Amino acid sequence: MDTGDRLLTPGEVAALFRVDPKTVTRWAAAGRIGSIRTPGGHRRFRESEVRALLEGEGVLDDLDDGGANGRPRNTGPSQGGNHGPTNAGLH
Amino acid sequence: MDTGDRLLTPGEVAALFRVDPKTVTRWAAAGRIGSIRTPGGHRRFRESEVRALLEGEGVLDDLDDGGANGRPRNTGPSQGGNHGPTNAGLH
DNA sequence: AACTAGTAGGGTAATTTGGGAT
DNA sequence: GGTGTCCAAATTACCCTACTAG
Repeated sequence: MDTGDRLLTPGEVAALFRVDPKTVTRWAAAGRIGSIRTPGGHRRFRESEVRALLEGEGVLDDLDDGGANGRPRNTGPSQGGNHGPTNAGLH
Repeated sequence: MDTGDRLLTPGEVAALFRVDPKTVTRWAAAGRIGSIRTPGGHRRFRESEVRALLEGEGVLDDLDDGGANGRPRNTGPSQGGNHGPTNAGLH
């Protein structure tokens, strides 16, 4: 029943987008991407939302592969985890 | 409608927040989240409280109701378990 | 009484945060 | 306007062993 939205850390999202974790934080601060804060203040991002952002625009980018990252790549169809208006105002 | 009065173990809460069980324990020790201790010293957390924390952001709110008294949003902690502003203004 | 799994406690490295400057 | 790097601080992740829960 769960859409299977795992939560990703800023570092994970940054690796997916090939940007700095700081940039991901800026996106969250600007409201361009939904973010969940832990009681400690750290941010967590929804896997489904990040996925939609990555595959939605069509600007496919090679995924990270430089470090020792044990993240299985889901080459298959999306898990259909779109669950909400992830779109914020674009400019 | 079920607010979920179930008690969650540190491991469960950790999985929900994508953090380490130790981190959840630290939250309880810091008073950032309500915790119930078992006679043996282990901690248990209320599902309703954790759920409320997970809903953190929520910049979106459809105010389209226009008179239709829709369904109650699950943002109702109500349970007596709220000890105050969960969000602590950090530095 | 025995067992496995999870949790508590302390300690140290890695990550994340926030602002400012380039 | 947006992104990458600098700093200091906090928070979090993983190491260990001992105890509790079922």
